[in-house]
Amino acid sequence: MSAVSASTNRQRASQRRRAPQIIEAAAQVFAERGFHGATTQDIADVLGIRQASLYYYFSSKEAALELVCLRGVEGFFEAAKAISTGPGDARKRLILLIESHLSPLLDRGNFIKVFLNERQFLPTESRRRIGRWSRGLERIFEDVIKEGIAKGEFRADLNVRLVTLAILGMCNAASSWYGKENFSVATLAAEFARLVTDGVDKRPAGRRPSR
Amino acid sequence: MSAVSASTNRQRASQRRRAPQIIEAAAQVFAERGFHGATTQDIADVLGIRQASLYYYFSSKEAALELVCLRGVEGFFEAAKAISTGPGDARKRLILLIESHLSPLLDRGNFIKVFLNERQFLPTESRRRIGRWSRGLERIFEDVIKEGIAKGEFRADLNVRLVTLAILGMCNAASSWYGKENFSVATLAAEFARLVTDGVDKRPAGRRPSR
DNA sequence: AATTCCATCTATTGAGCTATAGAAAATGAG
DNA sequence: CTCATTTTCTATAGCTCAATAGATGGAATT
Repeated sequence: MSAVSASTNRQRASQRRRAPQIIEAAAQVFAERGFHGATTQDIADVLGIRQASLYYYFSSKEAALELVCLRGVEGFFEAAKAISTGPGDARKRLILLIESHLSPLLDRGNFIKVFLNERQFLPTESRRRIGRWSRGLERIFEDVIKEGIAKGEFRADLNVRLVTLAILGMCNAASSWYGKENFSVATLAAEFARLVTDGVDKRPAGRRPSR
Repeated sequence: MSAVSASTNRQRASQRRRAPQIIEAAAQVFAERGFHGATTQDIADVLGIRQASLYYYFSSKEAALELVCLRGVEGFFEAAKAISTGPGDARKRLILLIESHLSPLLDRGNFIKVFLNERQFLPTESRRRIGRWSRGLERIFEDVIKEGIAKGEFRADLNVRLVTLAILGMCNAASSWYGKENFSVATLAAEFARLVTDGVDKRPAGRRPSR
């Protein structure tokens, strides 16, 4: 390997030292003000450095958005896939899917918020890539719901697509108020899962399917 | 009445002639690109007029956002209030609340989308006003749910606040995909209402409370 | 026909923003 | 302590955009 590429490698490694903080600041600012409402100056202010210094870490504001969105989605698909192909009946797996979809709110709230609200402003190619990713995740939910219907665990008259969109909408909305409301992710996940499986209606005791 | 105020009245009346189209165009553009991503030039292009001509109809871009948001929320509260104080058991009224919350998607989708996603960029005062309005609407849902619990229609272990946020999140999310997905508002409302009351779980026939 | 009013236009100002160039400071290895 | 490399800085170019000022032409009013 030539001296040039050795130097390049070293450079990348050191950039990575502070890079996480930079992206975190970008996530925070994009989450608060939106991509177009945020300025690179705002990001620099959070870090206590000069606006132009940011360009040592990313080549454009759009590139920063891309990095934030990538961390926003990272892991979701893999975790969901593992659950959907894992053990348990469809009902149990749907509950796990909901919990797993909510849990990253805890430590990556800003990234997820930015992904949900600002991904539309990504450059065409990465927007498409993330679109495909997103449809893949929906597909996982749909498949588990279909299986639940086929096995007689879920109502046969469910509209699979609509139920999926309802569940994801419900979960994703949490990113907008989680932190303002006083709920732990665990409480949130438990309540949402129970709502999805059982609904709000009370029904005679001892008549629910065993869990 | 003086000549001056007669003239003022006439002016206002004529402004109103085209004003609805102007606001509609603003709603469309804000919905597509977001408030900060949209330019006044974009709005003018939709209307086929010059950018500066818009300022005959509103005094600033922010003022345009305010007009769009106002039309976005208009009617929601009144309709919900009427339902919550109207006839029927809590269950029936909750279903009506969901339907009523979804139905404006049909003819005011862009306004609602802008209200949901861009209201954070309103000037302080109107943002606060809309915040109070919003909490009022949540309160209506919460009260109906509480009543349902008190009367034994709903599960006693419901977390009222979380269930409210879940329902509203689910409904509001529809604004982002309604139009891309092939569902009528009626189908949507029926499926969402059923999901909220009954959940996805199948349970033995003939054991559900009568409706 | 003259006058007033409405709606839109042209032209422009001034502010704010992204991104680049190149200098300077900090870091760290030998 | 020296030198190479990494990181941050200053300065600014170049662009886009919201908003204002004042002109214009057509419609309505008298």
